[in-house]
Amino acid sequence: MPEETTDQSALDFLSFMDFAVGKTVDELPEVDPVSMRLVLALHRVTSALVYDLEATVHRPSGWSWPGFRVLFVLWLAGPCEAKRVASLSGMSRSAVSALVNTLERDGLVTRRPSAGDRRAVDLELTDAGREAIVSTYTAHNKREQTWTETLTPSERVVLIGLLEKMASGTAAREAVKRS
Amino acid sequence: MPEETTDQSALDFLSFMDFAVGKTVDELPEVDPVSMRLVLALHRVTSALVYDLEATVHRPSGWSWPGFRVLFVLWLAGPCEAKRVASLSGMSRSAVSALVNTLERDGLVTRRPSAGDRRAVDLELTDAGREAIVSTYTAHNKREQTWTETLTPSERVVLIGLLEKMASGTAAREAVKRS
DNA sequence: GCAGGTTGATCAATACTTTGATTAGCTTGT
DNA sequence: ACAAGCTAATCAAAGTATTGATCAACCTGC
Repeated sequence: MPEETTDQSALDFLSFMDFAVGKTVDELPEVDPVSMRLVLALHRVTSALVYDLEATVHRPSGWSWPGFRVLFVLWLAGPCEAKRVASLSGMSRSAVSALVNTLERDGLVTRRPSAGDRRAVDLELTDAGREAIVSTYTAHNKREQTWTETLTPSERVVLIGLLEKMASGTAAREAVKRS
Repeated sequence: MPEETTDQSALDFLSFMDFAVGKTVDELPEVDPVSMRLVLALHRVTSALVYDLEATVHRPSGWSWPGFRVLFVLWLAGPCEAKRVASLSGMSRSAVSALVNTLERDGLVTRRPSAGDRRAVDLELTDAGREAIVSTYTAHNKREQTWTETLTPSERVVLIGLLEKMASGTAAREAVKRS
């Protein structure tokens, strides 16, 4: 078992990426290897990070990262309309609505018809929600620090700069917006 | 309508991040603002990118990015066991299994009991699958290029380098692995 | 004032992912 | 040779996400 398995996993993610880029440019000459590699790397790092944070921090606490994001926005912005939570968290209104079902059931958030607009719903953290945010975010960030420590302090700054540049670039601005 | 909406979305993602980092370090002194910002930026860019690619390339073709990843691995590696597809694509075996249900139904992939191991299943692209991959990936990469063009050529290289460094760093290696 | 259009939230259907359980087949140690 | 354990795939249940439809409320213009 060791022999064959080793051979195969040697052609693992990193090396597989080289292979993938090579073969793809061979067969599809229009493909740009740099952007292919950039997006692959971005996607891979982020999914590994998200998965790790969910698995080590959020699921053990009994919540999810998406739920946490909603709580986090409410913690930062104070009680506010669902609509606003969606736009600040970058989620769709439907997603927030579905998520709040769970959060409300778990007693972390309360839903109340808005004063001004009778269509709208105001969301507010409960005490349990506030507590959850504080303790969870501390653990969350501790884990983020572990990931970040791989880079030198100046590399971190450079990386943040490049990501924020991409985030405010043309493609991002013209990108289809979530409903 | 313009007035108020503009005010609110001015406190949009970018500016909200500044506000979030500020308020959080105030209230939770243990939190490291750099890693907070790094992970937020990473997550935000990647979700916007993934969402945009799904919305502009994959959904219009009638498929999803995850499904596409499975096809892509099969295209690159040739017919192989489901297990191998999972490890090369970074997905769990369950996820591949579920995904192949859809792909098989749509006639893009065939499932066949493996020759050597009667538990295992061999996956293989159909002609339709091969065609789908080629045309879809060309469009996919065209869109990737649009995103990448925000950065200068040397910035792209730096970014790839930093992401790959993070991907092979300590945290990534010790990260919980998908089952 | 009221009709027509827009917007906020929710629901319905579908898809993808996760964990945990199940089934079946391989493998190892005695 | 056979029991015990491991591994491959799948299933089941729950959660999160999407689009598109629905319904109610707001707002605008006639």
